Amino acid sequence: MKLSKTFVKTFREVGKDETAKNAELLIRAGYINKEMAGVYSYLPLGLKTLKNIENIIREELNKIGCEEINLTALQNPEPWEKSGRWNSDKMDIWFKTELASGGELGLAPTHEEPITNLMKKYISSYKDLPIYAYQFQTKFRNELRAKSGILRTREFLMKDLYSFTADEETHNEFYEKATGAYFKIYDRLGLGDCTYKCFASGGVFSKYSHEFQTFLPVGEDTVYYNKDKTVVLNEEVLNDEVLVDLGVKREELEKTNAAEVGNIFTLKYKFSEPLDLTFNDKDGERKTVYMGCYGIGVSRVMGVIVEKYADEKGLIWPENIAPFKYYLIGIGEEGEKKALELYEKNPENIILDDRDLRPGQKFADSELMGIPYRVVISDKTLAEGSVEITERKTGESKMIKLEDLKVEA
RNA sequence: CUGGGUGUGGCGCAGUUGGUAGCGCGCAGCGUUCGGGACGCUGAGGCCGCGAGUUCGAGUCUCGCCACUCAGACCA
Repeated sequence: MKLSKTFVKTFREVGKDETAKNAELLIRAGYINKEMAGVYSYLPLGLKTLKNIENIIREELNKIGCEEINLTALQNPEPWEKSGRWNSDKMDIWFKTELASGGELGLAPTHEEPITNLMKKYISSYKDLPIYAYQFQTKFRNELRAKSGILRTREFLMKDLYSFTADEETHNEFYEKATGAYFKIYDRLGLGDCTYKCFASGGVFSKYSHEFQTFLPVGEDTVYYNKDKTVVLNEEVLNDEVLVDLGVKREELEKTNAAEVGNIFTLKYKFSEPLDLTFNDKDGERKTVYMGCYGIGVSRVMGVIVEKYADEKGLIWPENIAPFKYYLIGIGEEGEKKALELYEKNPENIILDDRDLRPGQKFADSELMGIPYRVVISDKTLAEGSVEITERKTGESKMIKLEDLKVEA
């Protein structure tokens, strides 16, 4: 990407209204724009970062046999009426609207009902099972208060996966696989060292669900953990019965703030029963499909990564998800020429700062944008046939020979 | 939803006792600069959140609404 050609700009300041570090930096660096409370647009850099996160999730889910689909945001009330969740008393975050012709419809806050309904058409025999389907979808939730930048918004990107199995055993096996995939995902996203599987409320249909909680001061959740962090539980399930279940004592638990970056849920027959999702088993018996669901808030994860890594100069992206790997600056006539040559070898991986600005501003922007490596080519470095490469994370610089810099993917 | 704060050029802000709307950044032009957000000159850009009211006159006073924001409550 050539900075002279993109419409994106950086800003030196942002209103004092925006107090969340993630939103402040992402706005200043030109990754996102705030449209209204809890509603953010993604600009070229932000979108690219989001897609990188999405791809990591996609790869890991595909590895465990999941299929990607894309359901609709507009919702027919019918299946929701069957599960009882169309009623705003039960689901108070609905955005509901009307068809011009008169009927009601809603903007999906989640997708259990529509996918269960969809599967009725494709599941009729045990031979059709198991099915593991997921999507990346915009969810709409009419939160009373949006806050913490992109950590809690009214419109957000979520990966939601649903499992359909013939029995509990198959489900449990998959549940473990999904857990493993989640840990790999968080590792690759750079959150592996501070993200834990956490016991949470299972709602009315199972004793527990699991959340993946990233320990973080700005996290909205409060979690308790034992010394070696083998047991982590959400404050909402902290009671004597649970402590016995998990084999821990209240005194040995520490407390911390955490951000929920994923959850996995055993749904059992919660949705398949009211929606009548059944199959014929081997023995000819009609049985109800066993279900699970597995979510990751993709845009929230992006915010969590910002919160974890950013410093006073700006964003810092792990290499895996950075929108570009190199931020290239040519100084002086010869430096600019060489920089352009280098850029053309792999524009997909490089931001070329070819704007007519002084070097200081370019350095500052490279840091604000959080690009992992800054490469400077100038008369000075060219005198010895080198470039200067600076790592954003550590701030360390070194000179390397021009021919040793491999910008190809 | 309850309680506080804030709405003024693209962004960040100031605006005294009511009297023709300002600053910084950014933007355009010219010149000097050019390895850490340079400088000089010139210039463009405003329904002062919206609606009523008081007044000869309202960014400023009164009332209502809306939005943003912080804290709380809420958040399978």
